[in-house]
Amino acid sequence: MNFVEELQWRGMIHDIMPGTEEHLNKEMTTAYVGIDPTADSLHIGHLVGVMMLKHLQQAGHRPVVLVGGATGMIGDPSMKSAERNLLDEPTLRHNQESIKKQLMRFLDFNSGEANSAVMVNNYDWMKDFSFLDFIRDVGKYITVNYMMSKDSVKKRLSSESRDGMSFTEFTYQLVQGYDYLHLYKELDCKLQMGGSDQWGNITTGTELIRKTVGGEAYALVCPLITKADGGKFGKTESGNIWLDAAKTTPYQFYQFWLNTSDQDAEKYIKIFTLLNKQEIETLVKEQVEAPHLRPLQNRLANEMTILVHGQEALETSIEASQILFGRGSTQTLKKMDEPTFLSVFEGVPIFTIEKVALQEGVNIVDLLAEKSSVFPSKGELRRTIAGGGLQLNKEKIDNGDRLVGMGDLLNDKYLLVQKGKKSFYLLIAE
RNA sequence: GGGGAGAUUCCAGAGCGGCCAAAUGGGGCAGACUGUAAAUCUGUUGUCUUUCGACUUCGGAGGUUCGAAUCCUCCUCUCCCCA
Repeated sequence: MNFVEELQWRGMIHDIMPGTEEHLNKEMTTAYVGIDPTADSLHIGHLVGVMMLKHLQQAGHRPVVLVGGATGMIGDPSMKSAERNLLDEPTLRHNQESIKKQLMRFLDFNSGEANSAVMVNNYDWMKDFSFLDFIRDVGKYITVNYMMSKDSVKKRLSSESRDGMSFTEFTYQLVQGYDYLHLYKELDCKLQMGGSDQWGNITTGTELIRKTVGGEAYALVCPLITKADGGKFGKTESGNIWLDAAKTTPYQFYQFWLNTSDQDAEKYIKIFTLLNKQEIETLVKEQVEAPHLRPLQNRLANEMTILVHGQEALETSIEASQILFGRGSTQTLKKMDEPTFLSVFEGVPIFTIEKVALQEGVNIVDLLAEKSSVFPSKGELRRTIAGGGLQLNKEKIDNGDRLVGMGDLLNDKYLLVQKGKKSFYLLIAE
């Protein structure tokens, strides 16, 4: 199975330029994906592009990761409906380093082979490019008419858009197009990949290559990852799902994948894991036969957690999940020794309170909304209690007057607060 | 430079000077049902208060008025059209 076929059955091809597959079959091809260094960690939205590069490398081609130091300073109009904040250079450099470390879990940068992965930063060649040089050497080849016909631009110029588009943003596709030209010349890069929203930007690049050096370059984009319910992929109420354990704990990461809806699970497992076609088909069959066991979600969560955080983190996450969602009760919680307890609740938001306050017993509303900030307001807490959504140490609280005292402490130190089904908070009395 | 439209709560978007903490939809949160899924139904969604109620909010600053999201003045910002 070649690279294109591989992506095909995984549902990772949205659009591909004619001739791309032929070229890939003909020779080892260098291809790149751009990543914006807007943060010092990748989030799971980035993984689609990363997985494309992974498959590419496995097929014997050379992956290039382009960190958009320059383009990240501009902001891609197709990404957002509004103008973006600009980043400064030290931040960009720091972010690039962190991102590379994460990418090394996926791509081989030091294989010594011809298809060893490469990372470049377009800031390096854009920073000294003068405005005059740019408009003469690049701008000259592309007409404004062509640029305006791109969807990303049209959308922003239409009257539905609430904001205008700055010249800076308008220029974005030219800068990205020039990146492609630069890599074409320097690294013999003949393929650019990305999300389908990048199609317009990528084709500006191929157009530029054709017009300036008469070269042939290709494009391949994957569909935008969506959720069946129309929500945005990779977001939870607390924001992005990051690869960095400090931003998103392994437990939360694991839970994210486990919570995937049935409709999405098959799609995600194809895109994000390296399981082969047969393995996935088997899992799908199991899912149909025993949907309550959720074989797809379980496998997906396992694979992803191992890939990003390692085996040990996976085991802790599973253990924590079983205690929190399984038949955990006040008794099981009390029986746990402290190290186990702490490892299970690693990553759960922690609040500290004064132990003294508990000696006389304290009203639960005051405890959670005043003595600690588990809840932002008393009103919200009362509503949650009234709706039966609050548990203390796995025991339902149905009265806002409930007094919490020393006897409620687990291991003489902890209180486990649960809001709804999935949100846990840990109180430490000191 | 000229003309027009606009800024309301998480978002979108209503809002005769009092009945406006502000319609409606979306989103969020919670409950029921379930499989930590989806769909559906219910509740809730400024702060404080057990209740009554009190207080702070409608771009900013002033003003008119017994009373302002609503009227007036100035300012800031945004969009559109013409030149």
